[in-house]
Amino acid sequence: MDDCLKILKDHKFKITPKRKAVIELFLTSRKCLKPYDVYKAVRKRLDSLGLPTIYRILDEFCRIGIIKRLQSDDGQLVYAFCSSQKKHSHYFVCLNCNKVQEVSVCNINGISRYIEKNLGAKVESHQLQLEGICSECK
Amino acid sequence: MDDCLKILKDHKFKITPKRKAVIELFLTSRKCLKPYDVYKAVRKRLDSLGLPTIYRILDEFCRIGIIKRLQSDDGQLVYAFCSSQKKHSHYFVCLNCNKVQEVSVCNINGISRYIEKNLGAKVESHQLQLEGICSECK
DNA sequence: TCCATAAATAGAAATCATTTCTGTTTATGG
DNA sequence: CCATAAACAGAAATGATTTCTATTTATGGA
Repeated sequence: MDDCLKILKDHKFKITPKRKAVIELFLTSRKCLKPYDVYKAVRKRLDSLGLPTIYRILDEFCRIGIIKRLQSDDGQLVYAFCSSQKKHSHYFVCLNCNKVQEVSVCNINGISRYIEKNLGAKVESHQLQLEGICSECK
Repeated sequence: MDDCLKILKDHKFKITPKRKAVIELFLTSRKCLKPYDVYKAVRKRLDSLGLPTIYRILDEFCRIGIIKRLQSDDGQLVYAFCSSQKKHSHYFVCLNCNKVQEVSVCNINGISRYIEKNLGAKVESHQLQLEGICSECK
């Protein structure tokens, strides 16, 4: 949590109850959440809350790297806590409980080299999303 | 093109001018396209066309594997021609021209094994999206 | 601690992507 | 050709996301 607050401060964002509540939610749930999911969960703990606020906070958090926007099947925006850098992310999403776990190991370099060699392209970033069933859901 | 028409027939879909035009577009452009992009492009060549038709066709084509829904930064639906199977896809997207190229090489097995061993999870599918600048745009 | 100020917010309203619905048209097998 | 189910256009509805405006609040400095 403190790490996240530090990121906020570093980017001159104010520490507000809404922002703290959103961080708290992501830290404790560790799941892929849609904006409305976040809204519902956070609204329970606060007296007033607007959905646009959630959209704005999620967008800000994405920009400064507190959370990450992930691929969703249905095209809706989906976010998850993610400590890794922007240019290089691997995460495992449980198809059952929606929990997201980051994967630190990376052997993408081989693929990047392959692409740079065979397609003649320059690889700037990559995102690997693995899906399956997590240990708890098995 | 014939491959795609065969897929349509195999799935009992009718070969209509709209569907052919959409296939044609994806085959020739090879780019990530949003539904409205497809609509604009296809409308030029046909006398009448409704946007819902495009949405339906894109959805059908996705289901039968002619195209694939890719990750877009802004959460909008984005599609590209993709011959690979559903469970296993790697593509390189040019950040400049938006062209999509499939990458056949795969060394994800190592990561999958890592996940299955360390997270105790079962990996069902994965999607690797690499981004950068393609040879033509360099 | 208090104050000034810019940032953050709620709530209403607008926008825009996507889907649904209905009546008409069309591809296709017989 | 014809019958039929599938495909379609166009209008309308839906629902996610964004914009706008007036109000509230966090924060750095007195």
